[in-house]
Amino acid sequence: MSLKSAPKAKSEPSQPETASRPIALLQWYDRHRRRLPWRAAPGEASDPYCVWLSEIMLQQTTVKAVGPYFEKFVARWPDVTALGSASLDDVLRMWAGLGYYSRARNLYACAVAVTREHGGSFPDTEESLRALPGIGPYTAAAIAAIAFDRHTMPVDGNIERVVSRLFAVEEELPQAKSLIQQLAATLLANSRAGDSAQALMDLGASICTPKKPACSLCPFSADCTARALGTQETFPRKAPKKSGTLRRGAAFVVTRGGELLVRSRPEKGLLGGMTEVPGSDWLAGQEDATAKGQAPAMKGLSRWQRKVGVVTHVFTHFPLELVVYTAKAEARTRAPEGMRWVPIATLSGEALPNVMRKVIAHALAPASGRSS
DNA sequence: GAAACGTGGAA
DNA sequence: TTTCCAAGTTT
Repeated sequence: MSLKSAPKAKSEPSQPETASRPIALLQWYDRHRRRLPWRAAPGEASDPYCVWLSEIMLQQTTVKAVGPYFEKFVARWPDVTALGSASLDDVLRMWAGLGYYSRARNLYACAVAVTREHGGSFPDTEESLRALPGIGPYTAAAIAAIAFDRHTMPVDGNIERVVSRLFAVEEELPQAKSLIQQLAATLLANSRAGDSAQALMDLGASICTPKKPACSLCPFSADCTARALGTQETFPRKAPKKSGTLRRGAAFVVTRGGELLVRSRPEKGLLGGMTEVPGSDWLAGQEDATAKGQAPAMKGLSRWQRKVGVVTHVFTHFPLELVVYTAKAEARTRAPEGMRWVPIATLSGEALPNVMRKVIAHALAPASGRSS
């Protein structure tokens, strides 16, 4: 640790000691840091692979959701080279359920690039990291700071919140990003850049929360402009986001004994490359009849049974409502072009996004009602 | 710069 | 129930 000796505390007026913020932050961190599966123990060196893998998984995703996925990945692929030698399908299957599936493709592409172009070791500068797939400005800075102790401050949603409150930044996001970046950099200690960043993230996650921040426990409590104003919860400023129009569609669940008819979605776009049951387009204002018209044309099929109720799912940019039709296929019925049969028993290992798991659960459940 | 891109949990 | 959001990146 390179903490300076405590500032002479004598009869200083209680003016914030700006220069000591990074020190106060690290002191708080040393007492209150979270234990996380991907985090090195105090004094231990970080594993760049673990740092990278966790950072990718944590993009727009909660610590709680990431935990099991991180453990699964590390157990199966202990290092970048192992991951780079896997198949994309295996990676997508392991990622299924975590969301934002382009991350899984980029994760794999990045592992391949590190393996083949960097000899299996992550590059250690922000710029070279930034050039890798799936690594943007935040993640490049985070890896550089946490794994390689580079003097840089990554700015994520937590840090935006802490900093915008500490300095009462009135400008709205995302326009305020540049200003917040500059202000956040003033909180970097001369050494321990990675700890400075993680300290700010922990502070944002556990103390300086979006709602009801625990200001009394904050190392910056006496120093925080928003807190002094009593306006903590109003930061960061941002424009309200719009919800998106409801889209409707139909899903077709065809079984052949203990097997289910599935196909893969196009590699680009929503749920790219993931497995799905055949279905109609998902369109705003679409009628059920229109959607049903897009059922797969197959011989040897029973009548379509419309399941009572609908499956609803909410994506980031639109809500979706799916009606579900089921049908049974005779033994040895061929799967239509581009589709395949998979055993229902092995569905848990498929690259099925959660919306499709809902559809299948709804279709296979005894007649009842809705599903959410 | 705006829009696309998943999911589940908390208030 | 509804709204907001969680360690952002890509196009």
